[in-house]
Amino acid sequence: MGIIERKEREKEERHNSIIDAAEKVFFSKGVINSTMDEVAEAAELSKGTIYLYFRSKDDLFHGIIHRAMLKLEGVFKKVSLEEGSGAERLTRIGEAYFKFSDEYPDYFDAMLHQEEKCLFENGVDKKGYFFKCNEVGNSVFSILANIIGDGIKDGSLRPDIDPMKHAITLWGHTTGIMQIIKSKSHVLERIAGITGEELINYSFDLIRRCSRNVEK
Amino acid sequence: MGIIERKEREKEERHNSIIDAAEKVFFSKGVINSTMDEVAEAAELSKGTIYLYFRSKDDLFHGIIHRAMLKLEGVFKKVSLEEGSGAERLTRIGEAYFKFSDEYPDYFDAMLHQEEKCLFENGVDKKGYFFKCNEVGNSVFSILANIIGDGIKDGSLRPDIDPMKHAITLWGHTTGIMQIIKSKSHVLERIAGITGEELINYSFDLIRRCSRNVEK
DNA sequence: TTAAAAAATGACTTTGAGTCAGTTAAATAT
DNA sequence: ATATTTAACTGACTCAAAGTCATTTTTTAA
Repeated sequence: MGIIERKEREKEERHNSIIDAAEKVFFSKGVINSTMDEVAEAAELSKGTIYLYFRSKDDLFHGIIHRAMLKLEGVFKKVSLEEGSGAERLTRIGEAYFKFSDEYPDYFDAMLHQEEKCLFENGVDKKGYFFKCNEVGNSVFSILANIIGDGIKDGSLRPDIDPMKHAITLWGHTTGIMQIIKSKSHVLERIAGITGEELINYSFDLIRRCSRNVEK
Repeated sequence: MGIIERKEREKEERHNSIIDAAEKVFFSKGVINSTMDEVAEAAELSKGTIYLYFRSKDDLFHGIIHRAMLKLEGVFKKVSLEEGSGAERLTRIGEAYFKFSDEYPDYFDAMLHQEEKCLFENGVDKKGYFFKCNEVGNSVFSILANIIGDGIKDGSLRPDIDPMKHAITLWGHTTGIMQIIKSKSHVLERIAGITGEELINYSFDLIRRCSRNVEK
C-alpha cells in the first residue's frame, strides 16, 4: 500500500506550500514585521498547523534559507561541470554568485542572515532547517574546493594554494563585500560616488589577482 | 551659570551608565534573550527612564555598537600614525582588527550585527545611534583609504589601486572571513581541521598578495 | 459501520516592548 | 524662605505576537 508514501509526499508538499506562503509574507514586509498569523492566512491554514510543520518562526525562516542555498548549490554545481580551467570556472562561479544576488535578492538577503546566525541567540535550535542549511553550506564549500583543486592541477591557480582554506576564504571575502554593498551601497554612492557593481568588479579582480598562477 | 553644562554632562553620564548596564545584560544572555526590564534593573532605573534616553531596544543596542566602533576607530587612528610604509601599516591595521576581535569579542559581535542591519527591518530608525554608527563607519573607511593612499605614494602598494574602493573592499573581505570564523569555526575545525587563526592568516596573506607593488 | 489514528483548528496563555498619567526632585521666580 | 514652574523619573498598564493545547474534523484501519 502506497498510503504511507502518499502521506510522506503530502507532508512534503505542505511544508513547501507553507514556505511558499512565508516567502510571500516575509519578503513583502520583512521577517520582523511579519506575523505567524499572516503566514497562516497566506497559507490558508491555522496558526496551530504551521507549528505542526515548523518548530518556530525562525525555523520557518530557515526553511526559506534552505531553499535559497539549494538553489545556489545547483547553480554552483552546474558551473563546476562546465568546460574551462579551474581559474576560469572559479571566476564564473563568482559571477554566478553575483548574478544570483541580483536575480534573487530576497533569497540572497535571507542567506546573508544565515551567515550571521547563532551569534546573538543563545540556544539556537540545532535541529530542523538550521541544521539542514549547514549541510548545504558544507556542500557548497566542497564544490568550491574541488574547482580550486582542479585549478591547481591544471596550472591555472597557484600550486601553493590550500583548496579548502582558499574556498572558505574566498566565500568569506565575497560574501563580506556583497554584504557591504547590500547594506551601504546607497551611502557609498552618495558619499564616495562608488556603485555596487564597481565594487563587485573591483573585489573579483582582487580575488583573481591573488589566486592565479604567475608562471615564470 | 554652568547648570546647563552640568545637566548636559549628567545626561551624557546617564546615557553611558545605561549602556554599561545594557552591555552587562546583553553580553551575558544575548540581545534576543534580554529584556528591557533586566537592563532597567541593572541600571538601577525604571524601564520608563530607559526609554527617555533611548528610543528603542534596537537604539540602545546601537549605543553599544557605537562604542565598539569608536574603540576600533581609535585603534585604527593610532596605527595609522605609526612609522612604516603604507603596506606595512595596512597589514598592522588588519592585525589590530583581528586582535580587537579577540580582545573584545562582544564588541566585535555587536559590530558584525551592524553590518547586516537594515536588510530585514523595514523602517529602521535613521536617527539616534544607528546614524552615529554610520558616521564612525565612514571615518574608519577614510582612515583606511588614507593609509592606502600613502602606500601608493611610497610605492609599497600598486599604483593602479583606487584607495577608497580598496579600503571598502578590504574591509568587506576581512569582515566576511571573520564572520565565517565566528559563526562556523567549530564546524570547520571538526570537519576540515582548519582553525580560525589559520584562516585569518591565510586571508591576510591573500590580501597582502593582491595589494602589494611588485616592482620590476 | 465503527474504532483508532492523524491532521487541523483557534481560543487561550504568556511574554515583553513600548506608553503615559502621575509622582518626585530640581531650578527659578516671588 | 516659599511658591511655582520645569525637568526627571516611575511603574502599572496596553497591546501585539509567538507559541500551546484541548477539542474537532478528517482519514485510515478494523
